[in-house]
Amino acid sequence: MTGTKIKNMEEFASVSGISRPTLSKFFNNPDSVRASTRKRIEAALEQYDYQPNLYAVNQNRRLTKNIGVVVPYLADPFFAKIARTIEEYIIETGFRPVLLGSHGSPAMEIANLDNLRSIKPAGVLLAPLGRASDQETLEAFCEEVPTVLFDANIDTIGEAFVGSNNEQSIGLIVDYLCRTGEAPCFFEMRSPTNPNAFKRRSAYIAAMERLGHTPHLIQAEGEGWEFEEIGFREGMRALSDRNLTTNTILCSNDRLAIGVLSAAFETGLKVGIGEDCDLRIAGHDDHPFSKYTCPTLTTVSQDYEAIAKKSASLLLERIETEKAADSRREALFDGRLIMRSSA
Amino acid sequence: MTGTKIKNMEEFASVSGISRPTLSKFFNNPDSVRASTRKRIEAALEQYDYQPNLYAVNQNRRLTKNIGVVVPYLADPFFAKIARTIEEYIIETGFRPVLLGSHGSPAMEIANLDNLRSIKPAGVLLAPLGRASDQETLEAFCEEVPTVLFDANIDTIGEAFVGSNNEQSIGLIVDYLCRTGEAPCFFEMRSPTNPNAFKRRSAYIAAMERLGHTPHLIQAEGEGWEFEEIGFREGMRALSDRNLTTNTILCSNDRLAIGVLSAAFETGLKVGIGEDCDLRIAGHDDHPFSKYTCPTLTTVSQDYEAIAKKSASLLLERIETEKAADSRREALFDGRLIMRSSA
DNA sequence: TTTATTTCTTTACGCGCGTAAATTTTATAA
DNA sequence: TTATAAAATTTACGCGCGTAAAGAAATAAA
Repeated sequence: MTGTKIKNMEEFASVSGISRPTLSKFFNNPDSVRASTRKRIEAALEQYDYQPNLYAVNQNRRLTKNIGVVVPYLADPFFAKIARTIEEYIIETGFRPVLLGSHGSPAMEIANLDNLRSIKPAGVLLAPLGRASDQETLEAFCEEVPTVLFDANIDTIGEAFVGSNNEQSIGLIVDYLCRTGEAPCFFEMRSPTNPNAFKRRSAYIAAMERLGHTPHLIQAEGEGWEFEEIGFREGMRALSDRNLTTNTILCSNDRLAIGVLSAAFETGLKVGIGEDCDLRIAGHDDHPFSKYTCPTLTTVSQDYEAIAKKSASLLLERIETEKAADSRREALFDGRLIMRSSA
Repeated sequence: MTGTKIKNMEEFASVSGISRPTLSKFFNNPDSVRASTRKRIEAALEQYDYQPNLYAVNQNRRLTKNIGVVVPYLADPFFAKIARTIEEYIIETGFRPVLLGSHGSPAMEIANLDNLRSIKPAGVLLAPLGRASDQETLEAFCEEVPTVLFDANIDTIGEAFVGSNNEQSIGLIVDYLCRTGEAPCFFEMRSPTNPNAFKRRSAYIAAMERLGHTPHLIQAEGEGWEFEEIGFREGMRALSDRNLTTNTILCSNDRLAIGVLSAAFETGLKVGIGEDCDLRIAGHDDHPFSKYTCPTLTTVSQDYEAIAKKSASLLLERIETEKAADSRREALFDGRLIMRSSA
C-alpha cells in the first residue's frame, strides 16, 4: 500500500490489468483464481491501496461473512473471556465476528438479535440469558438465522448446544470436598436466570446422595446479575444465622462465592483448609478473579477453549453445508478441579 | 409487524401509498416529513414487516450512522463498564455503536481501526493502549475519521480528549491517607503502558511534597495487562523484603491493589484501618470488584458517567458540524473518594 | 502439434437505496 | 378566496459490486 488510493474495483481492474469479474472472484476466495493471477493481484494490492466496499459487497452477496456473538453480560470477565476466544476462532476462519452484550436484559437480547438480523449474518453464536429470555422470539430468530447456543442451554432452540458438563464438574468438586472435610451445603440463587444453575443444583443433590450424604440447599433471594452483591447479602444472613449444618459451602458459581467470601470476612470467619479455619468455600467456573481472592478460591474450571472452538466449528459447519442438521446436537465438556486455598 | 414481509422500499412504497423518496427521507430522519405523513408511515410499519437494507443504505450515504468504540481490553470490567455507558449514549442519539477490544495488543488496536475504516464510521471513540500504541498509524487514522480519545491521552492525536483529573484524584486520596495515618508510598509499574500511570505518579509526588512528605515509589517490574498478577508478585517481594518505609500503600490502580491485597493476605499481614492492622492499601478507579475484596478496597472513583457522556457528545458535535475544531479540546473530570475498609 | 479443459475477458444486468430536478399536491398566510 | 410556501410525487440516474453468458486466451493432456 504505497501508491494512490483506488476508489472502486473498476479502477483497480484497470491499474492492475485484471478484469473486474476475476478480481471479484479473488476477493471472495483468493484460491478460486489461478496461482499466477493471484500473485499478480496480490502484487498490485501491495502497490495500490484498495479494499472492496463492504456495503456494496454485502448488498449483493446472499450471505455476508458476519457472525454474531451474543452474550448475556460483557462486563462479566467470564463472558468477556469466552467471547474473546470465540472471536479468535471466527477470525481465523475468515469471518467477521460482531460482538454484542445484552447486559442482563431480555429486551436488549432481542434488540441485539434484531440488530444482527439487519446485518444479515451468516450465523450467530448465542449464550442466552436463560429463563428470562423471550423464548418465542429467540426461536423465531433461529428459524431465520443459523444459530448455535453456548454456555446456557434452552432445549428447543438453535441448531446445537455447546457447554459444560455440570453433572461431571459438580460431581468432581463435591467428591473432593467430601473427601477432604465435611460434606458441603450448596449456596445458590432461589430462582436463577441461568439454566446451568438448575443443572448444578440437581448435580449437587445427586452427588451428595451418591456419597450417602443429605443435600442441603441455601437459596439466596435476589434477581439480576449482581451476583457478588447477592452472595454477600445472603451470605451475611446465612453466616450470622449460624444455622449452617456444615462448615463447607459450595457455591453455584464463582461470583456468588466471591460475595460469600466477602461476607465471611466481614463476619470475622476465617476461610480456608487449615486447622484454624472456620469455613471452607468453593465455587464454580474459575472466574478470572478467583485467583486473587483472599483466600484464593478453590473452584472448577470450565474448558473455555474447547467450548469456544466447538461452538464456532459447529456453526461454521452448519453454514458451509447450508442446511440444518437432522437433529439438534449437544456437546458437553468436562470441568477441571482447581485446588486453591479456600477449600 | 403483523403482515407480509416486504422486500424493498419500492414495495413498501406501493403498499403504504407513500412515494419512495419520501420514505427514504423518513428513514433518514422521521422528523423531516410532515407529521401527518409520518403517522401514515408509522402506521404502515405496524402492518408490514419492513426495514431498509442496511448495506444498500450505507453504500449510498456519504456517512454511515456507525460509531466505533475501541477499548484496550474488554475483559477488564472497568473498560467493559465505561464502554457500556458510552454505548448507551450513542444509541440514544440514533447512532450504531460498534464495540471493539484490542486485548492489550497494539497490532490488534490497528487491526480494529482498519476494520472500522471498512465500515466507514461517522466517528470513533478510542481509548488507546497508550505507550504501546502505534502512534503514527493512529494519527493517520484520525486524519481520516473524526476521533475522540478517552481514558488515555496521547497529546497530538484525535479531536479531543476526555478523561479523569488524575492530579485532583490522586491529591484527594493522598490527602486522605496522610490525614488518617502514615503518608503512603506509591505502588506502580515501572514502565506502564497507560499514560494515566505517569500522570498519577507525578501527581503523587506533587501531593506528597505539598504536604511536606518525602515521596516513595515502589516500581513493579512486568509488562502486559495481567495487573493483578504483577501486583501480587511484586507485592509479595515488597512485603517480604520488609523494606517498606510506611504502613500505607497507594496503588496506581485497583487491579494492582487487588494483587497487593492478595499478597498481603498471603504474607499474613492484616490490612485495614483498625488498631490491630499492619497495613493500609488504597487503589484508584473504583473497579467493580473493589467492593468485594477482603477487606473492601478504599479507592477513588472515576466519573464514568461524565466521561462517557462528554466524549460521546464531543464526538457527535464534531460529526454534526462536519469540520474539525480549531484546537484540540481536553475535558477532565474529578474523582470521588470511596472510603471503604482497606485504608 | 492438435485437442480438450480450465481460466480469463468482455459485456451486460441487477441489487436496494440516495438523491436531484421538475411537477403536482397540500398546508399556511394574507 | 387567493397567493405563497412547504411538502410530496414522478422520473431518472448513480453507487460499487455480484454474477451470468459468450467468446478469447492460456494451460494441460493427447
